[in-house]
Formats: sequence, structure tokens, C-alpha cells
Amino acid sequence: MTDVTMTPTTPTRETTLGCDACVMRHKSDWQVLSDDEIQMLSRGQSKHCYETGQTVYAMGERSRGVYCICSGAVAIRQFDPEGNSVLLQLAYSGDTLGYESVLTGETHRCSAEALGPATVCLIGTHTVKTLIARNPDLGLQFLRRTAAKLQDAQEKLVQHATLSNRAKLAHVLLILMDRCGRRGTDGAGSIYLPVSRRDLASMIGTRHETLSRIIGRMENDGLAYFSGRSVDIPRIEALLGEIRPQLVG
Amino acid sequence: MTDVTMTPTTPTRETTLGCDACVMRHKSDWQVLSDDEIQMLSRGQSKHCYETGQTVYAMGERSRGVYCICSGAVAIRQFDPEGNSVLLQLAYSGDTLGYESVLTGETHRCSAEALGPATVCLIGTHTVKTLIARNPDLGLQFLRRTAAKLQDAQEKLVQHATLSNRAKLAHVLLILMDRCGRRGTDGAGSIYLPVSRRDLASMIGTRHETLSRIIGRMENDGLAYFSGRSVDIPRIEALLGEIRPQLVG
DNA sequence: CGCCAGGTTGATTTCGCTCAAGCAATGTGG
DNA sequence: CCACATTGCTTGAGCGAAATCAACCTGGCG
Repeated sequence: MTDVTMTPTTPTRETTLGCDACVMRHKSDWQVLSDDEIQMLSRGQSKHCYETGQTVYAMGERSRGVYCICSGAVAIRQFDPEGNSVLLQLAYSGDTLGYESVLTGETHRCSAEALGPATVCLIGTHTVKTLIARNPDLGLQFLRRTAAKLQDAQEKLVQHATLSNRAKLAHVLLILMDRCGRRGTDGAGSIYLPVSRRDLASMIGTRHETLSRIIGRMENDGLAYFSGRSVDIPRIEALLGEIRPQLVG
Repeated sequence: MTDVTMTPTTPTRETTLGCDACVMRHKSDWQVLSDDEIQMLSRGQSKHCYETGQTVYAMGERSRGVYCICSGAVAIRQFDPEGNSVLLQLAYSGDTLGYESVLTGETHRCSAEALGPATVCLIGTHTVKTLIARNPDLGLQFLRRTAAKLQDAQEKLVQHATLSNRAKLAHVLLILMDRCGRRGTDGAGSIYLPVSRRDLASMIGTRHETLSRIIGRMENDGLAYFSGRSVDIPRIEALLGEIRPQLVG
């Protein structure tokens, strides 16, 4: 049972450059906007800096708009009534968060928490709605993104239903490898995990003690070596082979 | 290990009324269309009748457009490499399916199968894209729908990670109760299940043998009585109480 | 009639959860 | 600088839940 109290949301407010100068200008969903729409975006936005562990928005909170990550990584979690948390998604710079709540008008279903120092822009509800009405491509872009996330979530559901915990861990490691891993020359790789063991455990739907044991067994089998938040993977294909363990024929 | 071969997709083609006369005209996502856009929809659409078990579209198939259910129920499944299937979603009349693939241009990630006699309209890719471009509200409607489905899928993920199989079954029963159940006078209810035990088991992420045992225990505890596809629930609130079993302190 | 698919039940084993202790790193206040 | 609490992780023992393998039942159908 974890403590549900969160670090108070008191990020530093910044009033510097507009969105036209943003590094993510051409890499985010907002790339479909024209120059004057970007100006409109700039005016309806405010940039905030978060420290590790600070809350960008909290579950149950009223939506104030959507959040666009300029730098850093953000964890999207949901808490169950007992206070346990499940890490649903990792978001990185360029990702836009929280538009579900803007669309439905309901409160946030998830919390968003900075995993390290992060800068995030809040784009007010009114501005978002105006921009979507003005440029339908933005809505389409969000639709494409949401559809992709839905497929992702469904794939996870299938895996939770069919794979062993060990296979699920292997899968998560491969995904993290793509995202924040460095590839070696000979099919080897290494990852610096952006999350704690507890979160990693919640991602594969198990307890942290069980995760510990799985890690131990994986090290015994020479699949992956964990030390703090660093993971070394001698042969990446070996992890791939773990994903269908029961297919030994 | 189930057989992956499917009943051939040879639905009866119908060339009767247009979409303006459809019963779902004002209940589906297409309700945002104007009269002449509905005419356009009618011309770009073809209606098909499916028998129980017939495939509307199959996983891996190229997308031909989106599918709008006029009547009947459709199961959305995914198969894993071993041939096991996971039932991801139940769709009913008024629901629109398969637009993810239209948007991404990829092949279908899931299969759709008629659970009983069903009539489904196929709206060709070109028509869909034209209509979305012409009336942005349609895209927004799809976005809202997709966002809702995403929240749904995420909620399921949290439940798979935290709840027991018994609690998950209780939850699924409550959802089915809303969808296809009849409420009694005194807090009782009954459901006619639209799916087999195997599918029900896959919905809660377990084997059908285990489901059988859970059902047995639930009957012992007087929570729900199963007979074929009929379920009788004496007290619906009792099921609700099952969902947080470990909260007894 | 025999066959088959779908469902139930039983026996056995594996796996993961729970509770509990221990340990290292970090922080805090005297 | 040290005693002490806290946090994150690991490890162990015992137990309960679920997977697996297998037999068996039942109703529908050629």
C-alpha cells in the first residue's frame, strides 16, 4: 500500500520563447498548424518546468487543457482505490497528453508525473478547441495518435492474457531498448531504465518481489544483467525468443 | 489450441435502402452528417448479411473501409501465434469498426466475427476519407469514440494487473448486465451471454477450465447461477462487492 | 448410431502472492 | 560526525490460485 499523497504541483513558470521556436515544432502533433495558428498556440500556452517526481496533472483533477512535453519524460499512471499504482504509458518530448479529458469534459483518469527534470507546456482548453475547429487536420492528427495508442493498449491486453510474467518483462525491455537503449555492435545492448522496480513491476502486472525473482532467474540464464537502473543485454535476439516460451515443440 | 481457419466470408449482399432510412441513422457516429453527406455515404456503402460465426474482416487482411453495424452483435478478437484468441471487445448495432486500419493504412490487427445473424455495412476507404475531409465533425466524433475506447482499454489493463480472476468475472458480468441484461424488480437480474465460455474466459485473461471452477464457486456462494448461456444474478450489488475483494480490513 | 465441439471435473504441478526479514543507499537532526 | 529513520530493493518460507493434462459428459448433427 503506497502513499497516495503527491508532491505539490508547483512547477516553475517560464515566459520565454513561443511555440514557433520550440524544438518540437515539427515533431509533434502540432506540426500540421500553419504559422499564424502557431502564433495562436503560443498565446494560449504556458511553459512549466518540473522536477523529478512532480505531478503534471493528477487523477480526478479537472482538465485545464492539454500538455505538450518539450523535454524530459513523463509517466502516465492510474491508482486503484487501495493506492497501488499502475504505470500505463511512458511519454517523451513531442508527445501530447491529456486531450481525452478535454474531449470528454470529464476529470483526468490518470496522473502524469515527471520522471526527471522536464519542461511541459499547458495549452488551455479554449485554445485547443479553437485550433481543432479552425484546422481539422489537428483533430485528425490526434485521431491517428489515439488510434495508435488504442492498438498499443489492446496489444498489451492480449499479452497480459497470454504471456508469462517473464515473457512480458522481456517484451517491456525490448520496447525500452527501442526508446532509451543503446545498441552495441554484436547484437548486444544496454538500457538505463527511466523507472523504478515497482513501476516496472506494475507495467507487467505483477508485484515487485516477483519481478525481483524474475530478474534473478534472467541473470542466471544470461539473458540480461541488472544493476541499479542499468540493464545489460548480451544478445537482444535471445530476449525476443523469450516472448513465445511455450512454443518449444 | 484452437483451429485458426475461419468460415469463409461469403455474406449475402443486399441492395435495398440507403443510409438515410437506416435505423441507426441518428444513433451512430454518422449522425453528424448532413442530408447530402448521407446521400454520399449511401452511394459509397454496401450492406451485407452475416450468419453466426461468419467473419466480417480478418486479422492481417487489407482494410477495405469501415464497417457500421446495422443489427446484431460482433466480436472483435485478436489471435496470438499459437492460435489462441482473445476477445477484446463486443460491438453492437450503431457501432463503427475498423477505422484504425483506414487511418494507419495498415492491415487489420483484429478480426471481427458475427456472434449471431447480423447486418453490417461496408463503407469504402475512399468514401470515408472524403467524408472526413468534407465534414470535420465526423473525424471529431471518431476521435471522441476512440478516446473513450482507449480509456476503456486502459481501465481493463489496470484491472488485469490488480484484480483477481473472480473479481474480473464479476466486472465483466456487470458490464454485460448493462448491455444485454434484464433487470428484475428486487435488485436481481439475468443475462443471456452473447459468447461462449472460452471467449468469456479469454475476456478475463484465463483458461476456460479455470473459468468453469470460478463459476462453480460463485454458484456455491449464491452470487450467480449459470445454465448454458443464461445467467441469473440474485443480487447485483453482491457482484459489485466482489470487485474489491481484498478490501476487508 | 458414432462423431464432434463445448463444457465440466479431477489430479498434479507450477507459479505468483503474501508476509516477513534483511540490506544498501540516502537523508536528517542532534 | 554519528545515531536513526526512510526508501528501494532483494531474499526466504509458506500458501493459495491457476495452468496443465486428462477423463468424462452432454447435446447437436451427419
